[in-house]
Amino acid sequence: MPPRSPALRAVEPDASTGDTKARLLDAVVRLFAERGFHATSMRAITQLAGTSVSAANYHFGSKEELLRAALVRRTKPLNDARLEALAEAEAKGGTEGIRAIVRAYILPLLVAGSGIAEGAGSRRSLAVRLYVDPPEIVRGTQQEIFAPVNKRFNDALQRAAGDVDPKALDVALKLSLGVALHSIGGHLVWPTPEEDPSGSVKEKMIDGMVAFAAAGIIALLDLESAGETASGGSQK
Amino acid sequence: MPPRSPALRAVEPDASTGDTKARLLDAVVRLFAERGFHATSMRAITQLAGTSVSAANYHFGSKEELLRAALVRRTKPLNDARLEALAEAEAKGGTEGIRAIVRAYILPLLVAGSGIAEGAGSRRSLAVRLYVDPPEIVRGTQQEIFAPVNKRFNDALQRAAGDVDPKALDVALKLSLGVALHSIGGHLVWPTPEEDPSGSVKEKMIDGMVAFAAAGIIALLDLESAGETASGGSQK
DNA sequence: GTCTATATGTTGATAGAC
DNA sequence: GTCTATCAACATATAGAC
Repeated sequence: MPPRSPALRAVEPDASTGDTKARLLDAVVRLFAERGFHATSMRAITQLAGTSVSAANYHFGSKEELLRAALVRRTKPLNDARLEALAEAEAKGGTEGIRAIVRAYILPLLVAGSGIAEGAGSRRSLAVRLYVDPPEIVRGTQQEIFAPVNKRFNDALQRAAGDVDPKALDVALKLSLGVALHSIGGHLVWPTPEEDPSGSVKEKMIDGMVAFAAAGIIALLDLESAGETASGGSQK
Repeated sequence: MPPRSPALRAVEPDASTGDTKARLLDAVVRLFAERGFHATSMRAITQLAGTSVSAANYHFGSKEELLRAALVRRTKPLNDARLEALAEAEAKGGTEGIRAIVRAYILPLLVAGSGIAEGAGSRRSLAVRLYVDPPEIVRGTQQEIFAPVNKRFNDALQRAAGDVDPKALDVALKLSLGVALHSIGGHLVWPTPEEDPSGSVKEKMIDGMVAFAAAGIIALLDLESAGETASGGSQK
């Protein structure tokens, strides 16, 4: 079983027109994640992909569309992983269920594709860029990609938490996202694979983050249902 | 007592060479906060400030130095407010003390200068840019500006939390910063002054965020001291 | 101190050969 | 499909008049 032979590249199902498109998308992901939209030029992208600017424009039409294509391609597996983990988490109930849901929400960000799994500390995640870069198309794409998933998680939390103010719950979920994004944005020092061969340190950090976010959600919701008397949080 | 007459501008103590420098710094803050470094051109800045590119370069030398000057000017009052609030918070002890410290750390970000106080939802905070923009000078400046303050808060938390793993505490503080940054990065819907004239809704959101972050810190530290046996967390 | 004019390089996108 | 050559517009920074 050869680990990766050159021939394996031909198996890639993505290349509908050759693999130039795929190489471009890979290059875009890398550079956008590292530098952001405006700091990444078409020349840099196409040079990294081993092709020309005009080829990129032939395939994607514009720089913004190229980014867009990369984003949807890249976030699909992320959201799939989240939803899959959510299905398991929903079996449990109570605060343990909340913790499991939060874990399902956060963990794929950290390990699947765009997180710490693929590079040392300084490389930023594409997911972070999605929430940070200014161009309008990024905002729209972000909504298109994440809104349905966020709604699913909101509903799941609503069920697990009992009868709480939906607005407070929405805020709580967003704050827990902030925890995850900041931690993959290059501000936390993650151990290198050499320092942490078993991955136990990394695992523990992730456990800590999940505990942090879950406790935050629970505290925020409790505070809401304790302080609020008129808007529907205290009729348990 | 006239609220703000044009003559009041002359009182501004900043203008050492006229007020062109001050106007430039204001313009820089606005545009950098909204668009980030690479998306903000010297032309846009100087146009907004009502002066020329060469005047800006005369005063600051380069675009990066202009940003740098704006950052230090703008974060000084922020950090002063944080440290002042910290002094009060340190009087208290226990988990209530932790909550007060977190509040001192987060709240000035939300109200003083660079947060929600000065614009509607879509405008990003300069503080967010500091943690998000790629140029190397921003990273260095960020360290220079925030490292001492962070150390002070780390120490305070260390005292308030008892004997916990310093590394875990550092992570916990960073995660709570992530909560605050994400919430002022344009992803939370803050009420407009018209919708919320008394400010009570905003206040409640801030209370929720502080509760979220404090609970997160406490949970993360408890988890560490419960699961760890060898590295110095469990010898109480 | 502030301006106009300019130097020098880079950007995103396109035209047209192959 | 992919390239080279080119476009107009933009970038940062500087020179020199006032």
